[in-house]
Amino acid sequence: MAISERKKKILAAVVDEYIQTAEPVGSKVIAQKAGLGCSSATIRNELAELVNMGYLEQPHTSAGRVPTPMGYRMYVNELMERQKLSLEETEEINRRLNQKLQQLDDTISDVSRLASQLTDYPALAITTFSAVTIKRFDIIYVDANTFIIVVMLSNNAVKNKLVHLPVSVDQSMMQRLSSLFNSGFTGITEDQITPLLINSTERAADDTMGLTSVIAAFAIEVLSEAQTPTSFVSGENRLLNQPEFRDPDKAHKLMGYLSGGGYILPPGETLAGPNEVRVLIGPENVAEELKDSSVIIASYDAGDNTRGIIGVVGPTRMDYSAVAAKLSMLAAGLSQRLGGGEGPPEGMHNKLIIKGDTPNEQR
Amino acid sequence: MAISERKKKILAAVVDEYIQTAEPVGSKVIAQKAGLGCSSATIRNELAELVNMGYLEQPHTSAGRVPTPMGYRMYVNELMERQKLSLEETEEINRRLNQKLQQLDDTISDVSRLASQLTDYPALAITTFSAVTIKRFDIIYVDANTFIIVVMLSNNAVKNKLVHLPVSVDQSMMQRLSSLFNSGFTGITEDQITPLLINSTERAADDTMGLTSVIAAFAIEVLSEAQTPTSFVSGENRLLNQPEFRDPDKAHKLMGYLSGGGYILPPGETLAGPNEVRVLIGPENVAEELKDSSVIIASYDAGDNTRGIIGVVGPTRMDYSAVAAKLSMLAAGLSQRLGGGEGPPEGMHNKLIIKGDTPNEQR
DNA sequence: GTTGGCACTCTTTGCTTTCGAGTGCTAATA
DNA sequence: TATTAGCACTCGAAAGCAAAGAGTGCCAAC
Repeated sequence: MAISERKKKILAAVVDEYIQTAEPVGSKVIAQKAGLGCSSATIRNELAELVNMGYLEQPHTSAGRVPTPMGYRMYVNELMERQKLSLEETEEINRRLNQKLQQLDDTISDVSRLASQLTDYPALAITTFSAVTIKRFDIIYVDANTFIIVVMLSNNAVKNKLVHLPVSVDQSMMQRLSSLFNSGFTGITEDQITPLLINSTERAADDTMGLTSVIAAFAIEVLSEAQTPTSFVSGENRLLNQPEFRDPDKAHKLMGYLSGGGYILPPGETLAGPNEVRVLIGPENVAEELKDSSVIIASYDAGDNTRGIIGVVGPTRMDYSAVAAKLSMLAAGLSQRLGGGEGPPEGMHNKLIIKGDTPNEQR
Repeated sequence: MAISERKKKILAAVVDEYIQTAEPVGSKVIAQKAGLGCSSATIRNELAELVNMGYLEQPHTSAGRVPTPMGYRMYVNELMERQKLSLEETEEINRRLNQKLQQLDDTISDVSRLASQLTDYPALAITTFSAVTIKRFDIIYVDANTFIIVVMLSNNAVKNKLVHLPVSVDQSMMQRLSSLFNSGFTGITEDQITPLLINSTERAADDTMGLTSVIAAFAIEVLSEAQTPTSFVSGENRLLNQPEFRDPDKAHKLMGYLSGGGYILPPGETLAGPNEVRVLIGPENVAEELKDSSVIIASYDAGDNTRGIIGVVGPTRMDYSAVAAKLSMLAAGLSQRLGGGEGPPEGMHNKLIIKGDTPNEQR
């Protein structure tokens, strides 16, 4: 059954109102606010049909209407106004992005904190890398018992480690090791660092003290760490702002899931591209703990196989429009600054694409 | 008025019981559990006196007794059993400390997470440094437009930064700068890096491209960052485990305070030394938000002016004994591993010192 | 100093009543 | 045929009330 124009307007009005008040909305309020010149009785008839169609539901017989996940989905896909950020908001985001953005690593926690502050919902940031290799290997000789390993990765992150030795090593050995590692261990992935490779390097360096394996272990550690998706959640406490989480058990369950690093995206799936915002409403989420929450995700591209996701979690009654706009802006800003070079984020909110989940996807 | 032995036993029993059940405890329960052979009527008389003395209070006339902050203080100072950790717990802590401890920096978040997991309360970790200087300065030439600055600090932390330049620089210039910085910028504190020093270095290096100031800026940034106390809170959500925080508003307020990085210790005060655990009960806390919570803090010494604090926040009805033992263990383990070298943590729990706050200290 | 006994207090719990918002339905109207 | 006014009905939330129970305080006896 097709949905009439008027029904759409009414549905939009219900969702808008409910997002604000968190109370079931009645026919009277809509008759006043929605501005279509008809009485509450007419609205009641329409509402009844919207319930039949599955877009709305009633908590109990004599209460107002509340959107179903399907109702929200319709709202997000077709009904809601694509919100444009005010100039101040745009500037605020840019200003804060500029403040602290050197290397991605330092940033992930900042990004999630920022997202949470901007939206006033709990937020999380995830980075994924693939096929990271070592670009450069340096060993800095500090004194006979101490040296610093500095490794530059293909994604331009630089890692270092200070090593103290119980024995003394002379400087020439260090140099030998440095150049051997620079030739043998660069441009390869983690699983290409075999015991065989380590052994031959050890022999070539004439290393009888096991230095080679220490350094190789660091190389492996750095690579594997760089490839492990890291995620960071902040602002869990903002969940308690929402009336639907006034029940401590509910809040606790979700917060536990979030800070335990539970996954958000259907495993294996990625976002299509930057500048796309994805909305997962209630039961569309795969994780049981998220079944009556909504998640809004945007992704950014930091170049060189490095992808990141920023997301926000809240009740299904979320301010989809505002949050989507902000996240999109933020993601675009990150893409731009972290080397993806996706064009200036100013125009962003005009081409905001919001993509829904295909409902009932199997996990 | 001196407090009799029997009163002490009764008080201890009340606190113990209340810590477990979170319910006001009545005379009957104590008569049974405390094991002093007298009837509930006798207990009642004693309880009435303990209320008069200020150690206990009644929520209302016909309810059991609940400890006052003063009662908890007495309990913590004199009454409670110094809990020894089981062998498994000791091993668990050591195991997890060994897992991931390279540099302090990576660790602070891990430490707080660990503390939270061990105690099942929200935990925070703070590090403070003082008078950090640069020990060593290296510049690694990557290509004509790229170099890596590596700085080793007096507290043995190593920091690096990747710099991309719009112009080309030859390798000899880099070497010149590296040795100039190594002689001029080491061993001095942040405020000794003056424009004068930067200027003279710039001239000495024959640097017309402003490289000197880029590098100097990094030096300043690193030093100031290393000296800024950093703190990290985890497990806020565990607050919701506690029945006293079932009121979402209360929980929200405290969680907001914690994740906002609110201060815990009276400003300016430090802990006397490692191996000391400090307990701040309810109103003994300076921050308004903590006035009806308790905080347990232990400090560790990472050598070279680097101090750290790990703390746990909970309701005044906290398991002081267990938490104190665990934190003490954890702090000792950290001290030992991070270079303070305070002796093996095995014996730790025997010499556990718990120090109270001097009540009514002015801020 | 200790104890059993008992009246008293005050919360908790469950039940009933009342109130009101919002509905669904019907009959009248444009 | 679509809209509207009117009205009875439903059901939850709030308020009021009585009974139950836990625990106390006090007194008189030991």
